[in-house]
Amino acid sequence: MTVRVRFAPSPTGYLHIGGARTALFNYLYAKKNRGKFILRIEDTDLQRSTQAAVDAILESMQWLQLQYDEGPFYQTQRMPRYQEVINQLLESGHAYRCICSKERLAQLREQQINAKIKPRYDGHCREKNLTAIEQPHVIRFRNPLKGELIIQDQVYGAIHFNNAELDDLIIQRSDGTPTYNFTVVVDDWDMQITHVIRGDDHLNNTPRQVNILKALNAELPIYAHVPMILDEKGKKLSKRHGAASVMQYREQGYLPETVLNYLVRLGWSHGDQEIFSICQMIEAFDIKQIQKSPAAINVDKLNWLNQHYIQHNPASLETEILWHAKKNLVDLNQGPEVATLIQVMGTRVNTLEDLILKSKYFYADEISYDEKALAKFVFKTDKKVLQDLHDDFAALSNWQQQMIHDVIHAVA
RNA sequence: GUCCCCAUCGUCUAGAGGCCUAGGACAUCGCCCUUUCACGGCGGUAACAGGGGUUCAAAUCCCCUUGGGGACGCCA
Repeated sequence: MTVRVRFAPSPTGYLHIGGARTALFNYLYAKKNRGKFILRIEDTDLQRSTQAAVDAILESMQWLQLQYDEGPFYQTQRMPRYQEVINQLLESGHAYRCICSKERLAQLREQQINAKIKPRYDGHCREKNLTAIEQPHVIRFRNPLKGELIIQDQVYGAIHFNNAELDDLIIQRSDGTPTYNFTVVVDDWDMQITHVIRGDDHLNNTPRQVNILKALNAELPIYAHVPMILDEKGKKLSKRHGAASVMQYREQGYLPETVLNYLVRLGWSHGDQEIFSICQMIEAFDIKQIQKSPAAINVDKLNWLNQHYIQHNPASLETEILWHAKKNLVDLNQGPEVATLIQVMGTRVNTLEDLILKSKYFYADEISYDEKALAKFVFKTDKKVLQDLHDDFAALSNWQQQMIHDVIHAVA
């Protein structure tokens, strides 16, 4: 059986670093097993999904070179299929219509929270057997009331859930659109996904999805939930975090090779190896080696890795340098060649943004000073030294490396 | 609150009952190299959350405690 995995982001914002890692793990697993990597856009939330977000996700994946074999598939284009499956579930008795008002639900919820029990639907309409009705209603999945469910997770091992803990989730809203937990199931089933590798925030959704899959007589995929990524302080990555989005890393001057290498080592390892080319990652990747606990981002290590890659000539280096030069209005044709620039500055910077900013004067005659800094740090004696240096340089007939060095040495 | 999950240096991690005096990497500290800034080389500090078991032997298996995270929507 061919391995088929998917990355299924919802387009409600940029691709964040945790999502990128999930995509990477899926990609690596597919490549390792000569399988297919599928991209699916989960855009059933019409209110929050935007085309701009889709574009941002695609752009990030492109930058990271995580090519997908199939897709992107959009859930909004599969509505007839969802409707079909819902009808099927309704007919087989695995789903039912519910006319509970949002008010009643809110009230119920409040009562349950006050009573310190888990908020969930009480099954008010479960046995009403409502047939085709005109009044507004949702459709709920009839979850088994009893029994235990064991998920054999590839990273966490066996996880036990009690059906009694689960409630009858809504699979179709009153406006007729299907909900996430349902569309995921139908899509994974239709797309013949063999392995579901996703963030562990979905761990608790898994038993619900498995129950729906069972009601459909569908074959279950193998699940692997990967722990989330935390910020430097060990807290959840927030939108406000400096570099939650993949493209922010580009802005800051990191190479895609760096980001990929950094991400793969976050929550996964292969002995003592730190540096991985994409080929080596594919070769070495193993879901079973994924860590169970969440990992905190460490910018120092990211910087170290980036410097390593800057000095080791990865495929993207030239492109990225040009990108940062353009962004900072530096014309690389007006000075040393890029190879020379890397040679000279590569060991002195951690990011490409820094590289360009610190190399501006190689490419422009205009040199500007920060007057305040000048006044603060350059004293009269310094000025004399600089003046001497200037005079000796001016007197230099042979403008060559060794001569220049000698002048500096002499003045110093 | 209820359910699910997790727990090795500051951080990422190695560790599949004896190879552990707990290894590597980043960071940090010291020395060397260098009349700058770096790179590089060598060395140091630094961890099995706590308590009970099981076993001849536990970082590793079991239980409890503590701490952390996730889920509990007509969001995904």
